Amino acid sequence: MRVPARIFATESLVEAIRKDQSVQQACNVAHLPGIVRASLVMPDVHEGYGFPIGGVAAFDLKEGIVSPGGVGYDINCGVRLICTHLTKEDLEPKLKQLVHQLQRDVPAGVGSEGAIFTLNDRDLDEVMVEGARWAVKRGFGQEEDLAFTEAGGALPGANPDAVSPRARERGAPQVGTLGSGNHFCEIQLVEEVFYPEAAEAFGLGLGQVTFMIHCGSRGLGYQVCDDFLDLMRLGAKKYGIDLPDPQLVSVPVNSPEGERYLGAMRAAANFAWANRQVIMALVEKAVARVFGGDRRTLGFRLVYDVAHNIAKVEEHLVEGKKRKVIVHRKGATRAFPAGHPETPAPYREMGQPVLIPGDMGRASYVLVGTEKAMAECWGSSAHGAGRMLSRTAARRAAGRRNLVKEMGEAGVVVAARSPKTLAEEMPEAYKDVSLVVEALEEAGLARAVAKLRPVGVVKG
DNA sequence: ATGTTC
Repeated sequence: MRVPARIFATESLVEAIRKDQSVQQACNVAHLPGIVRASLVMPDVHEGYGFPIGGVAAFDLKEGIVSPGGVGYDINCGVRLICTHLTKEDLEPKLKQLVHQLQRDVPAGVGSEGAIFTLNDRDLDEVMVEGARWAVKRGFGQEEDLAFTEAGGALPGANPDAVSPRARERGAPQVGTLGSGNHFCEIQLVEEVFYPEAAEAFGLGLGQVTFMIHCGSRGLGYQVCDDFLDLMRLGAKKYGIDLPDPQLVSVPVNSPEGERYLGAMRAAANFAWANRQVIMALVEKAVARVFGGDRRTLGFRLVYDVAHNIAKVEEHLVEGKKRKVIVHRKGATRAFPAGHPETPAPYREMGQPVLIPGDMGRASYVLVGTEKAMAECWGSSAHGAGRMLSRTAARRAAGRRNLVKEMGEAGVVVAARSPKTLAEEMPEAYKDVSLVVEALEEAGLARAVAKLRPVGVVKG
């Protein structure tokens, strides 16, 4: 190992972490050329393709590498949180109607398409360069949303020409679709506030209704990852990179292959931001249809949108000196502290919102980034609850249970297209997200702002 | 996560 692997977790979580290969994977990452400081592991870590999910690793721009496995298959999988002025009392009589309206308006499921229209090549190029701004230009949401989206909803340096025809073909009909697996659109209530000043700045008050969207770059990002894993299998050999695990395929970040991957990854990331921007507009339409009024009267506003599968060139302080590195966050959320120029102006005194979705039965959390996260983890934090059961184990454990009925009795209205997906995503399949939040706070990597309780869920 | 194995 060139650097240590560093695990941030509490004792109860370490027990879960030891059950899979995630620690070994974090150690493998520490072997890669140009890794700076440490291979970092967040408390919600679990096993992934090569790199663990819940891992953060930064590499030198000259001697370092870039690796598709360090970003993940779902490029710019991320979370978008929307607040409203609606209250628990407003919601109660209309909850079922709203869930069904959302299910009608937001396409979900494997291979889902048709939210807007199948994009032609020119439009798709624009989506991949402009990201969320493309959607706003086409009438999906407002200019103001962009300021509350990480990176303004588009990374510069996207190269649509590096995205294969097959990836384009898969992405063209999928802008504005949720997908499947752990992706969702939830109706939530602000159940607890831990840090009132930050909650107020973010627009989150007790009993308020929020909407959370969790999804990524759909088939387009998947195909980009797959294409470059293939291409880099040759590249790793060509550049003589020693890999402790073949799944860590990497090339020098400054090689033609590295540049090309980054161009394609940024294009896919921008596609994902456009996707979440369109979905937000579909949610807005559904909410307005059920409650009447418009964005302004509903207080419908973007709190924040974060990526949790991405690689970014960032400037950080290393041994007292400013240095640019390429930070791979795979199942890890950016968590910049107060005062950082990339934090939206209205939040600057608090820090960047960190959105951590939990399972559909328990809770999701809003936290805020800290100086310690910046100093020790490249401004990063955890991204979710972390699986406890594999998809197969979860399906087996669910057996013939009627999860829609069970969730309903527990106060959560669920509309899922696939019972199989629902079984894989049942609450028991996940660790308690509260334990992850507790570990983050104890480690000082984020500060809890508010707890959100799901009351309506739309899934693929 | 993924037109869930071109």
